[in-house]
Amino acid sequence: MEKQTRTGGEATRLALIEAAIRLFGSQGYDAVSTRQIADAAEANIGSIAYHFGGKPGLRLACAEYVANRIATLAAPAAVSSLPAEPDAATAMLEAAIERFARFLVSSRDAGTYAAFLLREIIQPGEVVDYIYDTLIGRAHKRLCALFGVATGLVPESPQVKAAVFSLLGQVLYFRVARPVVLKRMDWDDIGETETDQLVNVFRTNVRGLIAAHRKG
Amino acid sequence: MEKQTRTGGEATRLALIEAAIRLFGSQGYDAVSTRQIADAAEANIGSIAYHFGGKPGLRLACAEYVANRIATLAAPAAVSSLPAEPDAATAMLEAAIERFARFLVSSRDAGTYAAFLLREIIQPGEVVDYIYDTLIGRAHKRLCALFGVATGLVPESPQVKAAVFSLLGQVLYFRVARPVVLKRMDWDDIGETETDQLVNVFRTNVRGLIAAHRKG
DNA sequence: GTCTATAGTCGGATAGAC
DNA sequence: GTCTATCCGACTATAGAC
Repeated sequence: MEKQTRTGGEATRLALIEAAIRLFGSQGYDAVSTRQIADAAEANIGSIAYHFGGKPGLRLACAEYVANRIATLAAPAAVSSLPAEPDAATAMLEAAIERFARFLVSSRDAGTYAAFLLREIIQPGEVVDYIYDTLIGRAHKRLCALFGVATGLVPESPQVKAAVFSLLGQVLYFRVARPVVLKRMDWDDIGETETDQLVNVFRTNVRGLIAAHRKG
Repeated sequence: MEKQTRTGGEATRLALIEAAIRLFGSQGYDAVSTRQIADAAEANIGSIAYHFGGKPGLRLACAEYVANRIATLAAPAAVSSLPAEPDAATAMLEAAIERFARFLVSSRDAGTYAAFLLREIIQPGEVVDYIYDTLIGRAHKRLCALFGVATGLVPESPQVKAAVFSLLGQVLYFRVARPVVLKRMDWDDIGETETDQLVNVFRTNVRGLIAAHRKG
């Protein structure tokens, strides 16, 4: 892969991917036309065929791009080693959920990426496989390990796996059903204040879940 | 509205709606063609224009149908009055979440309806407004009331609203991200056994959340 | 109410000039 | 690598026979 990030082909390639992620995320793959994408990227229609072979190729390129971006942003979290003490594990889980929540709910880029990923995750496909292998699977496994230490349960047991999905799911909900949440909360937007409120609830939830599942 | 549920127009009308819900839910509104729907309903293409004016009209009719069906199915739950004791409220919350989970995860019809609703909820639109007003808003409010009794918190406070969304969100996750869950759990499907396992986790989660949020 | 034929639109892909 | 012109296919919607 030759590098020429500034000018020429690579620039329009990126512009196309970023425009496509935004449009696919907000309207869905089928609802977006290649012309729309080219316009938004200020590129030519032909360039999509040139760079990606066609619309499906562009979709895959978007998935790779998003997966890499998120992996990069989330990388620091994956490095640290597993603690031995339940309290330490609980604290790390809380912190992880907070990071996830802040990333998902308030970061602007993340909103775009999340919308794109969500659309893909809803139904099976090769994009989902790719994302699962590079992102979700690993992250979930690591959180299960933490949950195992925190509760004394077997990390790879169905119970732990499901509980961890519950923790992630509640956070995701506020992104998926954002319109509904805003309406019910009487919020115009989820800004700093609102995010802090939500994070507090999530943290309490994490502690509650761990306590409820704890062995003995 | 004239009734002739057995034969003629009303029958094909229903067939069209039911086929459309299934297809819209699994593939998305834009990805489905009116021909596909007509074929699946064993009806003629022209009948869509006749009964609903066009594809958008059919979409709205689907939303109304789903909202009414779910409202009917969930009606028994909404009748009972508010308990005074925290323990009773907790038990009712647990039961409500279990009902919701069984409905959402295992019931076949619900799976279809849920998939359709999810697609609509992701992005704002008049369908979402309708569904919020007839379904989600009321149900959420009632659950908040129960949560308030169970914890001693103010039912309409942001904290309670968010906590209740968390409870619902975790359940919804297993529907939204079903492909991911199946992969990670190493399940082929979410049958009776699997649903029971999940319900147990949800029940534990409810108790944990209430305990963690409880005042004093 | 049902069905067919057709008009009109739009989208993806391609070929080829630059 | 970029851009234009164009083809082909698929779709929705409409009009009208039955």
